[in-house]
Amino acid sequence: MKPNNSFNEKVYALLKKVPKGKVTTYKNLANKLGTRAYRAVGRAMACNPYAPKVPCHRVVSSDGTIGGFNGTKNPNSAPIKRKIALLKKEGVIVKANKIVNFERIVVL
DNA sequence: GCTTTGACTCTCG
DNA sequence: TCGAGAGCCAAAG
Repeated sequence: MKPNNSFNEKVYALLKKVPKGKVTTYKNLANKLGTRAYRAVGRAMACNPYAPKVPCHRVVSSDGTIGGFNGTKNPNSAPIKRKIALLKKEGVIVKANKIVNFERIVVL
């Protein structure tokens, strides 16, 4: 369960590389990891043991949409909405769970 | 060790 | 333009 030395670790590392006020996409992360495990990346976020370290809310789908972590039935993902609000403060405009300014999506 | 699921993406209808 | 289905990879059970 949640191996600290695995694929997900690499995802967290890339996520931490994302500058503040910027967001990234699952596809991008997977591509950087040299894999097509887009879903694996998202799943790693669901199990992310690095809550404050890994800004999962900073990761969006390739279309710029938030995805589903905000609409998840998981109670742990509920307060993430608050993180999105903070993200907006940083310069990332999120409207209706979607990134308005795509310029904020940075490619690692 | 095999089967199921998942915060996704792409293509076809 | 919108909707549904198949595909890929990895981790959890």
